[in-house]
Amino acid sequence: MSWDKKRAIEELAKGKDLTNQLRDLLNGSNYLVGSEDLVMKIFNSFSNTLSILRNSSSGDYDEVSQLNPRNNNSYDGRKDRRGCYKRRKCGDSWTRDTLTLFDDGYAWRKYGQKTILNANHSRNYFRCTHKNDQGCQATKQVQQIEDDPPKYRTIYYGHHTCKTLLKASQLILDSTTSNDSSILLSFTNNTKQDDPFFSCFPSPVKQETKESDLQQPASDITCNRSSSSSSDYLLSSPHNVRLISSNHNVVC
DNA sequence: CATATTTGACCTGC
DNA sequence: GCAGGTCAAATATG
Repeated sequence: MSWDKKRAIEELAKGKDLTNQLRDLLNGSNYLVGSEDLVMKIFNSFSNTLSILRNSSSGDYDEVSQLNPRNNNSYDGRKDRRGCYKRRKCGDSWTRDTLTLFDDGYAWRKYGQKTILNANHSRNYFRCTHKNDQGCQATKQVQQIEDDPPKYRTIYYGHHTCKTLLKASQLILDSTTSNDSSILLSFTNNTKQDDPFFSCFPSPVKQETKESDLQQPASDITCNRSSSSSSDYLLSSPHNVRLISSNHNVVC
């Protein structure tokens, strides 16, 4: 990486950090409606730029497997998957606990489901629909962690590098209920990496209110069936969203 | 028919 | 060896 680039990244990181501070400042008081929106946008801008710069100079954690997931010769079905994927050992992750399933505006595709030890409900694995066509690395895991009341935990991994935003529209935060601050976005400092939280959501996250679409198969979290432009989860209201931690994984 | 989901097998890290 | 993350064939859906 060139010196100039390094400097640029440092400066951007500083800007992002300052935005964080500003956000904390605003969060502590009854700030003007819309100010957080602005902060989010600024933060998002910093994060994305940082992400672009960093990715352009060094490969992502599993770029190899992404670019050539089957670089081994005779690939025929299930034989010899060795090295075909890299298990995510580190990197950015953000956890959100919600009381309802919600739509974060991106197109997710389910690729797995596992029963987890000592957990009542199985965990669902989603990747970005545009993983193949745009190489988007974002994934998420969704699991129901409580029964009564139902509580869902969504863990996001990686950045959305895809450009296809399905449901960009108004912001959740752009609410008339300004006293409702139940959306808690916690940007605990993570100075080593940029925090692509906002990259996980299209800057405006859509607020959906279609309870009927929340059809949940008796026992589990399952996304509603919808085609390519689908939303996996719909949030009945923004009230229940809570980002409980950021970057809880160890950063390598 | 194209795309999404299901689900058992496979793989990796601990 | 086990738990959990991912793959991909089979299947479902629109």
